[in-house]
Amino acid sequence: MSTPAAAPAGEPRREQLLNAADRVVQREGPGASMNAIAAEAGITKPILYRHFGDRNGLIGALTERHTAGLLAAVRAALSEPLERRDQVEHVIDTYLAAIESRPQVYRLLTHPEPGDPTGAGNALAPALRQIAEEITRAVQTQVDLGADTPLLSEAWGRAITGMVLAAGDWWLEQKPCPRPRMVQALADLLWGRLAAAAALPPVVAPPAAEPDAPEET
Amino acid sequence: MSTPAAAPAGEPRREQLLNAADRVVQREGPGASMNAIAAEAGITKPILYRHFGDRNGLIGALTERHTAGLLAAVRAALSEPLERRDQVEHVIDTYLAAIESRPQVYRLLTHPEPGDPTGAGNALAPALRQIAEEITRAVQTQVDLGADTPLLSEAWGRAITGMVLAAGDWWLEQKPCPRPRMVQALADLLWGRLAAAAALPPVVAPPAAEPDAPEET
DNA sequence: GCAGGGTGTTACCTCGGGTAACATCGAGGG
DNA sequence: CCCTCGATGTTACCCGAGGTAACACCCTGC
Repeated sequence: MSTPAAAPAGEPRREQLLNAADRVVQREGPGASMNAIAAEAGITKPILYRHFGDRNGLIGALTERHTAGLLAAVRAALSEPLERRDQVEHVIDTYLAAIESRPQVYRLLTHPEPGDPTGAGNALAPALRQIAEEITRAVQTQVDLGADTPLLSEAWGRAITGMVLAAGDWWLEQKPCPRPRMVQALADLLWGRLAAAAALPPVVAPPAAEPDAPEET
Repeated sequence: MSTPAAAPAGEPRREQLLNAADRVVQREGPGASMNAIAAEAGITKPILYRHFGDRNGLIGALTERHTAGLLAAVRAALSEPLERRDQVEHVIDTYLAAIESRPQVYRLLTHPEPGDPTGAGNALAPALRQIAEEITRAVQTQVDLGADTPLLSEAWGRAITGMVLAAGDWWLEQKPCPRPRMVQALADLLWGRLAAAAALPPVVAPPAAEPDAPEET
């Protein structure tokens, strides 16, 4: 139609394919086959490969779409001028809200196919690596950690990301509590509530009259 | 030989196959093919399938072996009568030491093949789920969290596991610091150092005389 | 009218998980 | 002594999924 030369403002066909892929992933989860995606789009495999090169290309493109939204939301949450505790809660809540709204899609973002023996075995998918980097940057610019800043901000970026990932995954599956409470629980952990809580009395020596077989292993 | 009836004290053949699989995984990482493992054992595929059913069975058996050691180490660290901070550091150090000693094997433990659409998309591999459960139990029995205990202990078990997993993976790849320092960094995070640290002054409006192109995105 | 690029197809290759069917060998038991 | 049984082993195959080659179509624009 009006597309005069190269690609003025977006390629609708490619978008259309991504939409189809999106639908399939939403329905079948990651690991959906290329055949399935092609079928959903009403076409056959080679077209997909022409557009995206290989499966990684497709998944990558699909991922990038959603990553953009998630990353933007997290970034926004990270740069809001809130009290630190409120900010942390806001960031966690943003992430949990995202994975709650479209679980399959965010599973795709967060649990990539491992078949990538090139680099190494990153625990964090690209999308999460970017989030970790955002957190790192936020810590660097907002928190005074003295000479430890470079190391701690990087380590903590990964650590916090992994923490929220694992806890979020569990929460998503079990839904043991409403979201705000989960946010509280995680923020509490970061706020040293584990460190500060009182100790329970150690289990006293078992009553002498009950010879429970003590498992050793 | 002396094996009179069924399986007196262990089937050496099966062990042998697992040893071969271990070697291959150690060399090629997870995702090693069944053919490769069979070849390493000097046999062919069907034998592997007779012994282990399918790939999951093999990997599962292989995993269980190493899991036992890691889990026992973590459990031991969790039940030592240390000051809480020392205990947490000890547990983290135990985990990091393990992944450091045989990275490929522990990658196998910690980054399972995802092709498991049955249950759901657990972020944590079985071995790590078990560790998370140990942490949960330890928190439940050692820390007084009042009425929040059931939720917090479970959530924190997953959260801490995920945190150490992600941070450990990064550390293993980058080796940005010696292990004890990494342990410190993670324990500090759990001890609320992020929460307690002073704030850096917010970035003041850029000096008017320097029109640096402000990236918006 | 014809060149060229995007869209589409069928048919094929490769590789990895998984299986069927057949061969072998040593240990008992009639 | 032979024969069965169970474990070990093999070759040869099936299937599904990623990936590719070669060919067909249609529309645009010189």
